[in-house]
Amino acid sequence: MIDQKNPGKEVCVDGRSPCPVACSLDLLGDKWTLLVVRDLLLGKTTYTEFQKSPEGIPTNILAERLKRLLAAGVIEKSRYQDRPVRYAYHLTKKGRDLRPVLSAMIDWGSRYIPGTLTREQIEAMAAQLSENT
Amino acid sequence: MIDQKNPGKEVCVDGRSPCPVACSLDLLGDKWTLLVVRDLLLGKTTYTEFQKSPEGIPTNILAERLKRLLAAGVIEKSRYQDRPVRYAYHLTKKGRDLRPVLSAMIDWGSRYIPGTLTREQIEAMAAQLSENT
DNA sequence: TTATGTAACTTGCAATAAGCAAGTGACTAG
DNA sequence: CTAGTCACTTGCTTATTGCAAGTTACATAA
Repeated sequence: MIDQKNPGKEVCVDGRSPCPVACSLDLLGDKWTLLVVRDLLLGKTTYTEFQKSPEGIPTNILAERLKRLLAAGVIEKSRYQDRPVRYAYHLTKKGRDLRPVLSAMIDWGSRYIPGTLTREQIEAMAAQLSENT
Repeated sequence: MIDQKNPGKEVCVDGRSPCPVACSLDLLGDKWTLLVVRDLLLGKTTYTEFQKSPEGIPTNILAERLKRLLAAGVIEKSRYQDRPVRYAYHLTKKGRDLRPVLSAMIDWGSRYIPGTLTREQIEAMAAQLSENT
């Protein structure tokens, strides 16, 4: 995603500005993308697991977001089984490094939006998910 | 934005789930909202200043986002001058507490999106903006 | 005093994206 | 050979974006 032809004036391709926030939002700025990243950080790996999350992401949108994250190098896809074919998605380093963003959102949301789970409750759920592996 | 009628089952109104990330994204999950917050953190206060930002937010979208942030208690609006009428927007504590989210995005974006400004360059710009006050 | 300009929006409309339901293809288990 | 699961794709309706132009209130310059 680099402007290879303009080494002097490198701006992220399709970037609205040289602002890292604006360019991050070009990839992550919607209601679903960061929820997929959240699920991956919680240890979920398959298409069906993402679909089962309580927010109920529409299947066509999930497919499109996975493609975008793949193209951006945030996740990688592997066939972990043939017959029947099964795929697993995992975060790359670039993807794992989004954890501070999600973390800050958890802190803010749990503090200011009543009825949302706290970091502690979420970490307990994450621990439970890891158990079932 | 609290479900006042269901004290036992408080979930953020219109929240897709009790997840603080999901509910935060209901408010902030688009390409523009966090850019307005960014501008406010940089010290910008007026409608016209937001419009002048390099990303070029469409004016109808700016107006709608300001209304939403106002309704959510993230910002407040004040008439700082009559004849001619002029308005200033400022972050509330709830809004200022979004700084860690933006901060994490700056770190991630400047690291992984080539051509974007670093935190240091942005802080230099912010200092320059404060000067002109 | 008409003319131009600025701030803060609003309105109308075409284009893009989201959301829903249903369908597909590969394979498996009964 | 029927039903079921996984990982998607397709079609279509509705909602949101983005662009241009218009509006209201005032202010300044000619």
